[in-house]
Parts: sequence; structure tokens; C-alpha cells
Amino acid sequence: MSKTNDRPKARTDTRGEETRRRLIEAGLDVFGLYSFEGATTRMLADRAGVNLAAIPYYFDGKEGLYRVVVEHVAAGIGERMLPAVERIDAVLANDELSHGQLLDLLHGLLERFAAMLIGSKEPEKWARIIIREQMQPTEAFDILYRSPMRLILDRCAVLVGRLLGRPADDPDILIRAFTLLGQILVFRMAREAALRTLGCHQFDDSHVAAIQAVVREQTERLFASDPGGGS
Amino acid sequence: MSKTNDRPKARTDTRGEETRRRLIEAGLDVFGLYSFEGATTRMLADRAGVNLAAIPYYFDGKEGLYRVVVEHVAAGIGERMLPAVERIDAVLANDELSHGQLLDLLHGLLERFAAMLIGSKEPEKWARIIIREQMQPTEAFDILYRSPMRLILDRCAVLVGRLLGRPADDPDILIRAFTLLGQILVFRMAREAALRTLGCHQFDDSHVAAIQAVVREQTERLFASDPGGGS
DNA sequence: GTCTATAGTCGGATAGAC
DNA sequence: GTCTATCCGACTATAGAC
Repeated sequence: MSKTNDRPKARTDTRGEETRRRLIEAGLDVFGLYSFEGATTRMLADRAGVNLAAIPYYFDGKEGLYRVVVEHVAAGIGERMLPAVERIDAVLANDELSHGQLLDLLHGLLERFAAMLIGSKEPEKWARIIIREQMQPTEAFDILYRSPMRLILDRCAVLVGRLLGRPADDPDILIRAFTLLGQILVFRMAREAALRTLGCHQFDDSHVAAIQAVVREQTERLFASDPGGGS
Repeated sequence: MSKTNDRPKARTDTRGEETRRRLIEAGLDVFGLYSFEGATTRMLADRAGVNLAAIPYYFDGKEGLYRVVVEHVAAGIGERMLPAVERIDAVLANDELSHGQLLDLLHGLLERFAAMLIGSKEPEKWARIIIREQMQPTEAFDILYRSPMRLILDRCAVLVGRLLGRPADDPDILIRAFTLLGQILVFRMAREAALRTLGCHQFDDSHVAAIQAVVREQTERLFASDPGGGS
């Protein structure tokens, strides 16, 4: 019989790469569900369908795998938010913007944030890892904070600052930016309570749309105060 | 020498009660810091200054202690929010209220919520336990949801509903209530990120006041839309 | 009621065959 | 590169002395 493992022409180390990939995938699930301490190497290896010994071999132990998983999360969030962030940066670089233009950028950022956080499937796993790092930051928190969190928070603060005519590093402006994001984050962070209250088992597109609509309307109200300056 | 353990007149089981109390106190710290799985009976017993075997003896095991700790958390939150909640219930029972009165009640609720969640010391421990239950609800989640969470959320929804002239169980109203609470919750849930962004190591009274001021102003704005109806 | 000692289980990491 | 077998440490719970 012709064996099926005639080496694929592309590369000989595909096997190892595949093992790495599957362990990271498993790490997203398992670390998210059971936390770093709660996760066992046996769970990780079983879920990945690889051998237990592959963890110390490829990642220098459970801790090393965790770090790589967190980096994966940071990269995933960055990827999803990048379009909105780049658009903001591009427009902000220009010149003095109208109230409406700034508000549009803010709407876009928050909408994208909500879509990513509440709607998509992958962030479900990401969120749990992030929340745990918020409660009990390990050295991996830096990875999350410096890249994807600041990415979003900074832009939010800049926009709020411009809308209110104050610098983006004013503590009051930072607090306002946080509350804006908090309106959305709560549906992820207090997810179980939100689901029970709304009487459903998971958020679908219509829920996301409803939340986005509320946030948009409320954001509009919060910054619609320029006297007499309607649309 | 007169022995010191001549039985105290009040009760003979004081010793056991003390042990129970100390284990619950230790559970608040340790379960919050390390989660249920991460906490070990040794940590719990050491922190409580009692013997390891006291845990299965008094609480029927680690799991039983956890349940009692969660009940303790629920009771603590209920206690702290009760004044604001009772005031709301008393006033709402009356009759048709003015926009300003409803808004005052909402301000009171949110202010108290912020004070409890961000300012006080104990909720620091409570919050971690609650957040973990949100992510990975155990049977203990019911205890938290049915008593202290609904306590606050229901009142918030009722007030928002009355302010907007819609029923409190309208999904849109529930979403709005959630976003209001989210503005505050974010400082607890994304605490580490908030602290880093504001450049401090913990929230003090001035931070709490600043957050309360922002929330108050924004809430005012969100519901100040009744046309022509100034204060 | 409280403690010490221990049983029984499961954790992560490694050695060495394939 | 991957697997099996195994070590060693840490965990929860219990038994029985005090």
C-alpha cells in the first residue's frame, strides 16, 4: 500500500508547527475556562490531541504556553480593532474637525468595539483570559495592556478630549473614556447576569444591534451639548 | 492556678463559632485571590489560623466553605445597598413622580453603587468572587444573582423605564440600565487597566468623587431630554 | 473541639524508547 | 518529533490521639 505520509513538498517541519498551533488553540479554551492554575497540562494536551510532553518541549512548560496564548489574544484584538483605529488616526492627523466628524469617529470605534466584544465568537475565549488578568495581573498583563487596551483606550480618550476641548490625558477625560467603554464592556464582563436578565442563553446579532443602537444614541446625547449646533 | 477556660457564661460553643468566622474571612481573601480551584485548604487554614481539618469538620469540605463565603458576599452587598434601595421603593410606591424626583433616585442609586464598588475596602474581595462567578457560574451564582444583583438592577431598570415612559421589562430599558451600571462597573472589572491609565496604584476618595461626578453629569445628560422641562 | 499523621489522588516535568 | 513510563511534589480528606 502506498503510505500517505510521503513528505509534503512544502516543508518537513509541518508536524511540529501543527502541534504548536493546536496547543495554542487548546490554551485559549482551557486557560479561559479554568484559569492558569486551574488548567492542567493533561487537559491542554488532550484538547489539543497531542502528547503531554509536547508542552514542555515546545513552550518550555505550562507557563510558556500561557504567555504565547496571551500574545495570541493581544494580536487577535489588535487585528480586529485595527481598521477603526487606523481610520481614526488618519482623520485625526488632518486638521481641525467638526463636532460631527469627531462624533462619527467615536461612534465607529464604539460600534466596532461592541461588535468584537459581544458578537464575535473568538473573543468569548479571549475575554475570559483578559478578565482574569485584570483581577490578578501576571507578567502577561503587560502584553495585553500595552498593545490592545491602550490602542482602543487612547483613541477613545483623544476623541472625547477633542469633543470636550480638553487634553486627552486629563484624568476627567480618561474617566469619561472609561465610562464609554464600560457601557459596552459590561455586557461581556457581567455576561451571565445580562443574559439572565434579558432572558436568553446567548447574544445574537439582534442583541448586538440593540446594544449598539443604545450606545450610539447615548453617546450622541452625551456630546450633543454644543449649544444650538444641531446636525 | 485557675484555668482560663472556665466556661464563659454565655455559650460553650464560642470557640467553634470563632473558627467558623475566621474561615469565612479567610475564604473571602483566598477564594477571591486564587479562585475556587486555585485556593488550597492549606492556604485557607493558614490564613484563618485554624487547623486544616476544621474545614471538612465545619463546612463539609472546601466546597461547602465556598458556598457560605458566597452567601456572605451576597449578604454584604445587600446590606450596603439596602438604604438606597428601600428609599427608592418607598418613593416609587407613592404616585406619579416628577422627572427630577426620578432622576434624584437614580443619582442616589448610582452614587451608592459607585461608593460601594470602587471606594470601600471589603468589596475589593467580593468583586473578585463575583467576577469569577460571572465567567464560570457555579451553583453559587444563583445566590449572587437572585439577591444582590437583581436588587440593584431591577431598581435601575424601573427608574430608567419611568424616566423614558416605558415598562421596566422592555429589553431596550434593560440594556440602558445595564449600560448605566457598566459605566461604574468598568472601574472595578477593568480595575488594573484603569489604575494604570490614571497612573495610580489604588483608588482613593478623590477618584471615587471624580467618577461619581462624571456619572452624575452623564446621567443627567442622558435623561435631560424632556423638551423644555428644566429643573 | 482540635490536632498530627497518613492515605489516596492528581499535578507538572522528565528520561529514554521509537 | 512523538510517545510511554515514571518521579516527585502538592493536594483533599480522613483516622485516631489528645
